[in-house]
Amino acid sequence: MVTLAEVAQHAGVSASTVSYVLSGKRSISVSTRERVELSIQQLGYHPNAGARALASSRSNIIALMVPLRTDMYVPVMMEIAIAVATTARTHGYDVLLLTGEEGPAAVRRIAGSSLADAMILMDVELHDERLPLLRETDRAAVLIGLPADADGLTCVDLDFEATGALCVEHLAGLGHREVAVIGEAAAVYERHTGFAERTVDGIRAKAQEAGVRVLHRPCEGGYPAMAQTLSRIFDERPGTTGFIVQNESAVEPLLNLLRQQGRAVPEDVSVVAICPEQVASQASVRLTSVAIPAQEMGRRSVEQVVAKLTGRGTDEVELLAPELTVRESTGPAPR
Amino acid sequence: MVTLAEVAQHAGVSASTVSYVLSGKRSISVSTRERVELSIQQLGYHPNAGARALASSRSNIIALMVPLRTDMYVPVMMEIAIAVATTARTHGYDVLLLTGEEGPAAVRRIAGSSLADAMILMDVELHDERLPLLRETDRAAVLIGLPADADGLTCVDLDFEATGALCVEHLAGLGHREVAVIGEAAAVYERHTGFAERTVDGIRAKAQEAGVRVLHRPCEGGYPAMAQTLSRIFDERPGTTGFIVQNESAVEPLLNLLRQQGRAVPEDVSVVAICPEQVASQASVRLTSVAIPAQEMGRRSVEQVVAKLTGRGTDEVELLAPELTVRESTGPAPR
DNA sequence: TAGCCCTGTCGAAGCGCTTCGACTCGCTGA
DNA sequence: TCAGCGAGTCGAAGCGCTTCGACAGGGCTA
Repeated sequence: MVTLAEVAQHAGVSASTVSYVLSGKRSISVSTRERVELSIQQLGYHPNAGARALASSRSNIIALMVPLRTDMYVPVMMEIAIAVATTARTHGYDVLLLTGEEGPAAVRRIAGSSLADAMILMDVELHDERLPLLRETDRAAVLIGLPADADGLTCVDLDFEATGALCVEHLAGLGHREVAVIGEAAAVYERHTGFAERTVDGIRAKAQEAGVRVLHRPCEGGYPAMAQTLSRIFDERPGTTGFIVQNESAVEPLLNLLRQQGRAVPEDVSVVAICPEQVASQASVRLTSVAIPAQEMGRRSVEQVVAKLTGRGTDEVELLAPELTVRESTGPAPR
Repeated sequence: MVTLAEVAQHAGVSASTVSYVLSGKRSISVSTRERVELSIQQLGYHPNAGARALASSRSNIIALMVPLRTDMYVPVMMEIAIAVATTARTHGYDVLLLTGEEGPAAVRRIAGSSLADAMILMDVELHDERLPLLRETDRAAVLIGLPADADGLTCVDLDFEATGALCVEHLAGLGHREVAVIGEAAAVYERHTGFAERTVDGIRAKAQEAGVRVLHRPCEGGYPAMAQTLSRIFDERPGTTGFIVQNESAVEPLLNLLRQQGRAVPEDVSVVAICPEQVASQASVRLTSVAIPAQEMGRRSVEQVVAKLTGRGTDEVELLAPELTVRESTGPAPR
């Protein structure tokens, strides 16, 4: 491995000069800079990450805690993770992938060992165990998601309350008066995952305002679960004409089951989905939907974290405004 | 931050003794060990990762290069990534997430900076640009996937040739003589991604042996693409009674379209899928399938890499044997 | 022309850890 | 009885980098 000292010798300057060329923290004459850069090129020098971290006490690594549960909402998670990784690179950071398995201990470990300069947490619960630790530590952190108490924390998320409201507004505007909400798996609500509960809150609030009756049912993905959930819904509320679905893996089963039951979309029932753009546009009926801006969330969270690390950051909650795209799964309520 | 020296002082021993307690590389008396461990506890000591990496020239980090393309078989990737991360932790390693964006340069950067002790590469192409660099470097590496020339490399993958063969064997055994293969998106073949091509090879070889006619068509996921692909297939081969699908996002569209055309599964046509277990069992028809053992692949790749790092490793190709699970989407060919 | 500041460079002191002798015991075996 | 050994501990020398203070020289201002 080539070292700084070797580069310095090759270029005929001192080690500190090479360091300053690299960091730009002191002015260097053009001729010296060029000579050093040439030596770096020729020798194929790469600064040693460990030494750099030790000397500067900054590792240029951002830790990303993803949920362990592979059952849940996986494509969105992956999209966020990749957006985080690529955005981080453009700011000179690498990303350390932590799974939820370690739990809150991971926060302690990473902060204690100075392995990462900052952390981004996904899958935030309303009363997340990791938050107290996060507040204690001096490490920069950003949540993707919104806990019950966001005080002193920086959060990035889709505005799920507004999302829920938007869906209801759209259906109400089309004359629907009985709406069913197909939610995430029950476990998601049991963990009090922020986004799921907030969506339902937004739906209920707007429904009350608009005079719409709402029935909310959690649902595991897949056919069997969806079939059961659907038949219960129609038992309880035969007059249901609108659906809001917030579970990717329930979307296609729902559409198929409605079809099998002879209910036409959107003539008999309307469906609004809260899901990634791709799912909505590639479903068997092109879905009216509110997109989950996974990439944007990943990108913004990194930008927030980098701002904090460079001292420009503030603690604030950034909620991305939802956008509803009308496609072919919603129409006027039947008479 | 608490340092080794502080722990040493607190416990009344020298720094090196604390270090040996931590690493276990020299024998330590029970009483000293306990005293040191107590101090570590009380002070909440965590070794500084950078200092450790610098002194020992091992970072205890494994780099994982995932493909950038978010469009492509994403859930499998995520599952592998999570399996890699959790398995790595059980061996004392953390995982650095690299996207394909940087390309081969990432290999150079990581190796040069000693940021990671080893690398795991996903989404391997038959003639992958990263391989020459990998062979040059002394870093341990494992591929998830199989390039054309695996000489001197360690690879872990599902045996996709055997997978293809297994699918054909199953259909042939049921009397099917005209089989269509719905493949991955054309771009996947253009990049000469190992697994996609190997599957087709395996299919063709076994088909020839079994006297089965095969028509292979790449297919983007989603309804529009699948509809077009399907109509072309029946135009060209009206007698097609068997399908092999290797594209998660084509599965559900295919089933729906067949249904719409009045072709019953499995009475009129049989469908075998190559996809994650979950997709197969939750589809609208429970699918006969060969599972993609994502977790297993992630786990094995880490174990291989750890073996290499501890000197027990060998260069070898480990192909996981495919298993076909018969469910409700395949049956005897119609007369 | 003296004094000052600015630019560009260097030397040296760490950062916190690992690891290699080296040293001290108390034992064992000849 | 004493060399020799293993167990247990310590001190010191780095690992490769960043960064601080110092300093030389040139161009200003006064």
